[in-house]
Amino acid sequence: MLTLKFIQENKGKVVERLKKKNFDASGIVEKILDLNEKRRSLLKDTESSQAEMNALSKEIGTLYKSGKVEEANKAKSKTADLKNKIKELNSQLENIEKELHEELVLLPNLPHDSVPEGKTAEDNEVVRQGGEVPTLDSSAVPHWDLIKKYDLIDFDLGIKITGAGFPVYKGKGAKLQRALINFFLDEAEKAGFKEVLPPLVVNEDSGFGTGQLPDKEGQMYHLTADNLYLIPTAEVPVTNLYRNVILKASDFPVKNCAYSACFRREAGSWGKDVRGLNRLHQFDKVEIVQITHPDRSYQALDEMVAHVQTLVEKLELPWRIVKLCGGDMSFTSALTYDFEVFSAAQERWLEVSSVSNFESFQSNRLKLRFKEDGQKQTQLAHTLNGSALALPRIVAALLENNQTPEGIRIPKALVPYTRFDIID
RNA sequence: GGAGAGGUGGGAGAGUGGCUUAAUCCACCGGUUUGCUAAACCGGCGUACGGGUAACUCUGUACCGGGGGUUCGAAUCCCCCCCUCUCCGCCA
Repeated sequence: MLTLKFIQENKGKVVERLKKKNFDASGIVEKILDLNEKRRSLLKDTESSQAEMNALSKEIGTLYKSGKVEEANKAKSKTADLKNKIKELNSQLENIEKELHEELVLLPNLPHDSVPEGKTAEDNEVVRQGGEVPTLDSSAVPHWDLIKKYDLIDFDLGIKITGAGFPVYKGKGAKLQRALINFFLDEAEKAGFKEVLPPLVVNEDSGFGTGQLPDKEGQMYHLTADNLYLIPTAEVPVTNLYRNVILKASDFPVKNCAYSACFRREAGSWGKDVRGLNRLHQFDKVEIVQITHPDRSYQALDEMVAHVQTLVEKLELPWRIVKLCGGDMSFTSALTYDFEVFSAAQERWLEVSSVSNFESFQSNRLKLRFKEDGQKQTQLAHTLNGSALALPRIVAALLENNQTPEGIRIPKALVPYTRFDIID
């Protein structure tokens, strides 16, 4: 959520920059500014009436105390009209504020200056790539065949006990999950991210804080009996740890990592793109979250991207980093880098990580603020997060790229975690 | 699930209708004192949204878990909801 103050001071800039996200903000911005004018004038009236009432009440109190009952009663009679006026003004103010808030949450975050123009993923900009695409044996097959061949993951069993998109990992398939989770957590810790293990279920306030609610309600599993939501990513509980918090500048940077299962309804997708591990309702992911001083958030973003790069390099996967174009970016992000790894048997790039700077967009919803040392005034902090990494597509790429007639090779960096070097 | 207690500033904790501008203590910040530290003493101490100003100062309103009500006036009284704790039951 953009702040009112920012919109007021940067009206033209907001409209201009949001064009990059293919969002026409002109109408909403006008409406917001107009509503705010109304709000301010109403607020002024309300508050002065309230002040008058407070003074009157105090006077009545004093009169009663000194036994001047008649005068007190006289003063009392004056309060009735004022009281009604305040009630009326208050309800108008409440309506305006509600309307204003409804408009404010419709505005996406402004894309950073460096965000490329574009409408779809086609227009994303490849910024770096590395690793080598392996030349596979002619008998090479996609991962959904490999997991059957080696009995690593059972989709049918998942369908039986839950439904499509809830795989059951078995044997070395299950161990590979554990190995990857531990590998990612250890690496994150080495990079200075403190581990937390959050709840997998969050309340409505948390959903709002990171921007899943109200707009993406349909993408989360909702536990209606308790009005709680299954988390779509650890970003939600971890970032919300800092909801309604005022940090000191000296607390920066706050760096957390967390493993969690993630649950996504992903309604309405079928076909080849979602086959096998390409898209699931439940999957595992290690997330990194950072809270920084506004001056340092882009530096922090670069560091996080660099961290993710070391992961795909250690896994010896062919990778590339793309900077998302305006049209492909999320509602809340100011700048996003996606990591993709090449899946040799499917012959396509798979998105395995998304690293974003949200600047103060989430902080404003979260009321996550900080104070400079010795300053009274609070400012919004910047929040960032990234996957480091999401498992399923990494597993898909590992299986496909490392398949040999003898079995599937495990990359060296992972062997201490799996304690086997081949799946056969 | 049953029974009970409770929710007040960063923390502890007083406050049962108007000197509450929320006491007091602790923590924290500044000052005095001091060779340094500590102690002592003095002062300060939250958030949000407005008004005013060149700026600092100044000033208004709201906020005692949330919402509603009673009243000239509510942290305090009434209603609804949420949450926490304790004991019991069930249970990994």
